[in-house]
Amino acid sequence: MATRSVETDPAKGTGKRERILRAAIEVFARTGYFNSKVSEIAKEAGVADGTIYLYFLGKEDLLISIFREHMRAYLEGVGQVIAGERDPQARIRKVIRFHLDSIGNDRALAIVFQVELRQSLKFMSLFSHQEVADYLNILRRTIEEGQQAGLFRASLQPQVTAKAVFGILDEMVTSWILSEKDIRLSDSADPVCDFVLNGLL
Amino acid sequence: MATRSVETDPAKGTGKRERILRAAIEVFARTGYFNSKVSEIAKEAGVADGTIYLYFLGKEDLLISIFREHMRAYLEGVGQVIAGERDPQARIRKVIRFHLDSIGNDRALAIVFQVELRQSLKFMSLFSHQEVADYLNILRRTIEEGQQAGLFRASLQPQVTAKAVFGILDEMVTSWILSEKDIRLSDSADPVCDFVLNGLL
Amino acid sequence: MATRSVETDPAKGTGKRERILRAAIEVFARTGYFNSKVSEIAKEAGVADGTIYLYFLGKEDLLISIFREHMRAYLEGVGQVIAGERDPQARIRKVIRFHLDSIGNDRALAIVFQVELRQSLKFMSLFSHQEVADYLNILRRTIEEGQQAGLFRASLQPQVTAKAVFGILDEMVTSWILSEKDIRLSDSADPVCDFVLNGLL
Amino acid sequence: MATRSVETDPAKGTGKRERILRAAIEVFARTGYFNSKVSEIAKEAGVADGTIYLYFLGKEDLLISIFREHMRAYLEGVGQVIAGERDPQARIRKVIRFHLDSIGNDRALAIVFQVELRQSLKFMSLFSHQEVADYLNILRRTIEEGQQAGLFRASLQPQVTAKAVFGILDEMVTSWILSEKDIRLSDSADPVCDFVLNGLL
DNA sequence: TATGAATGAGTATTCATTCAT
DNA sequence: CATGAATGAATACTCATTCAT
Repeated sequence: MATRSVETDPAKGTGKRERILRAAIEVFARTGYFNSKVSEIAKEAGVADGTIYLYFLGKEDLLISIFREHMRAYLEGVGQVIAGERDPQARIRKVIRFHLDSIGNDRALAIVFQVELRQSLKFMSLFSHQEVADYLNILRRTIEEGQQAGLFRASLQPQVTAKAVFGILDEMVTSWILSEKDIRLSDSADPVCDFVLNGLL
Repeated sequence: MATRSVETDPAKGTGKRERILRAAIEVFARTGYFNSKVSEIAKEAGVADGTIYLYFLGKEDLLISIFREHMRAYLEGVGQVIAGERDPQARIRKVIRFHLDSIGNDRALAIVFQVELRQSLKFMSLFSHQEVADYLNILRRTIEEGQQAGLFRASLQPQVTAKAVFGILDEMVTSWILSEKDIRLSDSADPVCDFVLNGLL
Repeated sequence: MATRSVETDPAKGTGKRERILRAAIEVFARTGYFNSKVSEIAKEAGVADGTIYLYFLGKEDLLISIFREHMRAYLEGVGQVIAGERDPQARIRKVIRFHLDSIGNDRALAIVFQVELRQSLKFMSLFSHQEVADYLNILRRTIEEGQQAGLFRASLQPQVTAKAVFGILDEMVTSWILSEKDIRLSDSADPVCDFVLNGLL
Repeated sequence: MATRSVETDPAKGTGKRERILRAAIEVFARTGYFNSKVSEIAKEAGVADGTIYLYFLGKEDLLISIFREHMRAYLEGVGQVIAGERDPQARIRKVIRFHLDSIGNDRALAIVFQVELRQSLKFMSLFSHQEVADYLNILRRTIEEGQQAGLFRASLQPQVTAKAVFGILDEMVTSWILSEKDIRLSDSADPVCDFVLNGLL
């Protein structure tokens, strides 16, 4: 958010790379990756078509760059959340809230993450191998720590449970994107926390 | 011409329609929807390119038909599972197991459902409006019945919780598709049931 | 010539391949290979752009096909000329005349052979490796036979001499293409024969 | 600004012009004219892309300049050879040797002359109108002088014969370029002279 | 003179769909 | 019903050239 508002003043300087990336997010979200035209992205960014190729390898590289750069920022944010909270239960709550708060702020970016990045097994694999795996590991370790502290049930399989939590959050985001109503994604944070911690029973 | 009225009864035919649909599943799963060629599907089905257009409106209609027809069969299956079990907790367990069993049997179909059908907001919306909504309603009503029976916690929001359960299952399937190991999807049924029913605590 | 006049009646049938090839010759000769647009060739051939790709692999394949097919026909013609004449001196005269007669009949094709096919070392190599080598071999063997018969000077190096004869003919063709006057290429046959047989002295 | 008038004298400079021209020869020979990138030439010359446009009008002007400047130097060389030898037969021998010696010394330049300059009728015409015509005139006059001196056969048509000699030399160069063996072009001088003077008989 | 970031015109090729047979 | 030859719209990317420093 902070960096975007700075970018809003494109008076002179460069920031061309960022403008292109933001334009790609908007166009991908609006039209879908396959239906998006590079020239449309260029127009939205206010640069010539060829300029995009000075900063990126091509259309696919735009999508990958969006993923990588926002995912890195997101992981850093999660890291800070974790660092500031040692209680496992509170950690889980804060990660859930951070997840829904972050994504709920940028609908176009959320669409790119939830829809466009899942176009093909190729992207899906990219999606899950490094960065998502890191995220799952954070969840898994938090669960393990909770178990070691005797707070979480010992019978839980940490890896499966971490995926389950991620799946819940992912579905909340998808559902929010598809709902046409003007609701806030973060509104689902409390019921999700309740369910994650206590289950149905 | 003369034979047309006889053939107009599509009850059985040569099974060409089914062969085309199956071929589409395989090719979409193998190559991805956008990269799949209609001619490739025709070759795999053993028919001429043009023949596909006698049974379907086009490439997109193939994808939609795959979704609709398998989803309908799936919903019927879930209906039978539900019908045979009145205890809410057992129902949840059986639905979870049925979900993972069904999808775990057909990897190509699973890929089409998890990856190819999420290509665009258009498909996603289609995906969620009718059939998935039906599925979520089944889950939601089961949760509500459990609450009314005093078995499930009253503080749960049934709609959010139903989505959460769906999200968990969806993530298990996605994770299974992306894992290259030869594991069975249904192996995750027990830990998922445990987590859904009891939560972390 | 004969086959072309048949093609002139494109009433129905196919002959689409030949029409495309002829159109390519005309367009390549007119505009140059690199500046020629595939769509221009399609228009000249009276087919859709895509149709060209049903018969050829692409633009480059058009050029190669023109070369191969006309060169094969030409080599067969030379073979018949050779077969009908056993006297080495007369053979040389007849080959020279055949070369200049054949090429002098089709200016556009001549341009493709003399100019467009020499665009790059790649084409040049293709040009010289198989078919042109065959042609040079015919000349070389004729020279050797003339030497064995005691008719041609024994001190000549057959390979170099064959190339020299080819070079003379090639230059006559190039010069004819570049001359804007309306002269006949075959007019140079007699002086060339005289020079080839007797030299300057 | 102040230095510009001083620099306007292009007499010497930093030799940048020559470096660019040499780089163009190497790159054109390596990659072919159409596939060569101006930026590649700039890199090879050690200058910025834009600098090339301070010395030349564009890519095409580079090719034309290469041709003109080397052709001029070559014609001066032939002029000296001619001037130093009054016997027509010896002149022919010396011109042939000079041609093959000069070109045999610079393979990259030879490729540009034999291949790249024959890309289009436009270049071909340029090629033949002024400078090549001068060269052919030198050959033709030498032949005519030989005829007037009673040394060369009177029945030869000087113009055609001059082209024939040029064609022989041109083919030797082309053949040398295409041969991958490490032979010297000047080795063909003696057999060529023999053939040119005496013919086949 | 020199730079090199930015421009934007230009095009081969693919492939979903049609329709004459 | 079935075929498959023909269609033609649609688009990412390259690179010669420019011009503000």
